[in-house]
Amino acid sequence: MSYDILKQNLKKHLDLSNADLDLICSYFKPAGLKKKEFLLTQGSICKMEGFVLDGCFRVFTFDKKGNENTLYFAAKDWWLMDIDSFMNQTPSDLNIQALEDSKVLLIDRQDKMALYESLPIVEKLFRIIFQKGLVSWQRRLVRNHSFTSKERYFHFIQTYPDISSKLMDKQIASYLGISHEFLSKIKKNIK
Amino acid sequence: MSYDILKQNLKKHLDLSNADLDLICSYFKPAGLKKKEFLLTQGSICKMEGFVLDGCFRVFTFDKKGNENTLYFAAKDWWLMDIDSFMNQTPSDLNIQALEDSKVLLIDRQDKMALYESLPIVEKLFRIIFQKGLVSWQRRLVRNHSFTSKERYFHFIQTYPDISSKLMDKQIASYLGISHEFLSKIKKNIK
DNA sequence: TTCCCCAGTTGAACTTGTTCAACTTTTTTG
DNA sequence: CAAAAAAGTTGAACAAGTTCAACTGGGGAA
Repeated sequence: MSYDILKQNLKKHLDLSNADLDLICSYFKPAGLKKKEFLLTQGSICKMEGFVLDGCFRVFTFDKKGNENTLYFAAKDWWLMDIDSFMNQTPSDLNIQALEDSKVLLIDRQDKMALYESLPIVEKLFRIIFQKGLVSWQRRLVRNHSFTSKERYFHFIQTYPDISSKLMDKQIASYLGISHEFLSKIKKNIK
Repeated sequence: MSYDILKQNLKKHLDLSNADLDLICSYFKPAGLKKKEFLLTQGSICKMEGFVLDGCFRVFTFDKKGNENTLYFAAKDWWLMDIDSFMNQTPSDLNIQALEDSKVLLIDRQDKMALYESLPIVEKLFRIIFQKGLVSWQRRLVRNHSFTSKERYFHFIQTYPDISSKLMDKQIASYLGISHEFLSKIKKNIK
């Protein structure tokens, strides 16, 4: 059953009863995306929050200079969202694109709100999820400041071997915040 | 009454009754810190989560190379915490130091947990606070990747004129992720 | 299968930012 | 107030990273 991955994910954060897990899952609808298809494009309003069952996504933004900037990748067992656009129904700064044929569970804003209302423990659940997320964004910023590009590259491929093996160097470079040419030179330097 | 600043802050995030606000406030204890005093030092366990009433703090970490890395500054109306160390009672990576004589409201872990228990709406409140926090950390990362140092400097002093005017250039540089010599050159270049 | 496109590589010139050291200015403290 | 310490400035040499352009090679689509 595909909801098991979601249930396992939720249980990592908080001890939930089976009844609660079932109720939470009932709000999420399965969907499939083809390679290169977008779940969200910059400028539009984020309708859906997602959880990845299979495949891989890239969350990125185009800055003023037209450069792509990758915020994160989301493979199996990762959450996928533009919190800001989803919660406030404002135009999104982000693009979310499938890097391969993928399966997700989606919940729209109305259902997310209904879920918060109907099951207060979900507030705690997402309080914890966002709390952990915040910590990892803080850590990433510190790494960006204190590590060299080479160190960041190794940290990334060692921390996420499963994800990084699916990615093109161009995409990894845009995650690390360096040009793909320079990443190529980093890799050459190693050998 | 000093709790008013906290109440105003909480109301920005969520519409709370006066009774709820009073109950929340009752868990927070006022404290004062002298300039240069530490609320938390790297390696120790974070006992307290704080809300700044007056003064200014710097949250920073020493990396492996011994360089200081500033995560953020917290002046009046800002939250002050090492979420990771506070929640998991693990040794902290962060230092929190008063940059001037300051006043804060503090809550310890036991009371925070008790507050979550006794008033479920506090879960929603911090779900929203952390959610917003996460968004601003994401945005900061994108700025770090897409802005030049000069642009980041201007963004910072324009976004936080009140805070940046209190800071030494050395501290601003460590927030921006550049050397203080280079910041000096950026400023020279402007004139 | 062929063609073409796109990812990746490489080099050269350039820009951005660092490091170190010397110096000036401001702040702290005895 | 004087001395010392810390903050800021500047220059020169260096390292890190970008940009542009040319080339290589592999995978997907017709």
